[in-house]
Amino acid sequence: MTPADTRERLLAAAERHFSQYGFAGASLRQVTADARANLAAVSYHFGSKEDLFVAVVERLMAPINRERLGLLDQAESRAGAAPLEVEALLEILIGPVLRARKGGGRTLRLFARSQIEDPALCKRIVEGPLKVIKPRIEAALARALPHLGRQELAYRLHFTMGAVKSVAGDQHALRAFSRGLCDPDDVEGTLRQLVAFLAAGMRAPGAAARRSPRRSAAKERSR
Amino acid sequence: MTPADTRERLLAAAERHFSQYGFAGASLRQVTADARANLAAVSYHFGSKEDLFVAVVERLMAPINRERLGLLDQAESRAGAAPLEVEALLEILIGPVLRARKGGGRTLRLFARSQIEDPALCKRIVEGPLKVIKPRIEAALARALPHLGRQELAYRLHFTMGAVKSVAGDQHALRAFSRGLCDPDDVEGTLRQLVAFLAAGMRAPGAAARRSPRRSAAKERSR
DNA sequence: GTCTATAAAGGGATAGAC
DNA sequence: GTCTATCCCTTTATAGAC
Repeated sequence: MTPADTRERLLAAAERHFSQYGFAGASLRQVTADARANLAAVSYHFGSKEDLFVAVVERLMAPINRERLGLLDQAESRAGAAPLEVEALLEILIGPVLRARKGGGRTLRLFARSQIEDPALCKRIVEGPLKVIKPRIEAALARALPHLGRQELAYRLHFTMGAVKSVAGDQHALRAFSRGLCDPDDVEGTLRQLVAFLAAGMRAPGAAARRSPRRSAAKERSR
Repeated sequence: MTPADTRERLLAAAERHFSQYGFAGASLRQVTADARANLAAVSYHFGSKEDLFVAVVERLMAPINRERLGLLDQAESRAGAAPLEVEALLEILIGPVLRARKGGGRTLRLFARSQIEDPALCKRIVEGPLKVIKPRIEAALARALPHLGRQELAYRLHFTMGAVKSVAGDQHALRAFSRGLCDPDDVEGTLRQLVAFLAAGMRAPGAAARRSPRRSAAKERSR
């Protein structure tokens, strides 16, 4: 126990408790007990419960987003001027999350919670860990899917993240809903299923094509 | 104020508070104050906070599931022996939820929360309001998508519900993530986007086809 | 940096009068 | 059915000793 790895132990324990019980449901007493630290250590190291939560999410997302950015840079430089494949982009978006510790369970649960819990908390997450990666992914997807309008792409990206989060909603929800057929611990299998499903959804014709197949894509793209 | 519409007012207030603050985050004191009822009324009418939560979810889901069952019966009797279209099935699955009060926001948020909060709570919901409707939808989808194995269908149905829940995750998440492009209050527009996206995902080739296009579908279906 | 002790507030549940 | 009053527990946060 080096000095002030108390901070690390607090983060690790908070990660467990917040992802399992949510922000309101987790108590600092339990967190500090689990971290073998003192209750007052939270105030000292982080300031408040909310600050601790944000620190946990940031610590969890930082390496994932670094990996995503690296893969994106790599793929784009390999592709040169050509747009990337949708499947490749989805892999880059989803793979690093799912492959994170425990199949990304805690990461995704925490992320899902940060969106559904207090809006203020949500805002801090969106403006923090997501600030840089989201526009990059969005731009790459727009190039890969020129048939989609901006609104349509936004919808589909949102649906995509919803589907991804669903695999970690409850630790046992996927297993229970599928009556044992699906194994959320099978990260690679789940990832293949997700990518196949979402890539097809992304490639679906846009609204313009659905309403009148002959309309030029230019108008739709500007929506 | 007829006698014991206190019960109704409690349910309505609890619906607001639970959907906004979650199970742990909502307090019975605030709920009862909002319902202009006495704190002790919760114990009298429902028993406990958890029982109140379950009652709220049941009250919210019952009419939705009734509508789904009605639409399913209708569609199936019209179709006779033929399987239903995927789009029609998705409309039946999703339409009634989204069209519920406030674009289904509270319903979906509460449903999402029941899955992510305490697993015990989740279990009570899954075994209650979902008991009858889920197998029906699943069976109809299996007929509509004979190219999918049981595992694959289970995955995709799970992803589907994740995408649906995502439109209500945070009241403003969709709007914020899309920087105003998507309007979650535009129920019919959101529904069209969801159905188009999800139907394409559902129709995507199965794993058997992806691995070896010539393999018969029979083996895959039995997975 | 870490601790104890405590402040100050809020939680769910319930007994018992009406 | 509804109310008051209260029990008993837990919460976050902080002051101040070490």
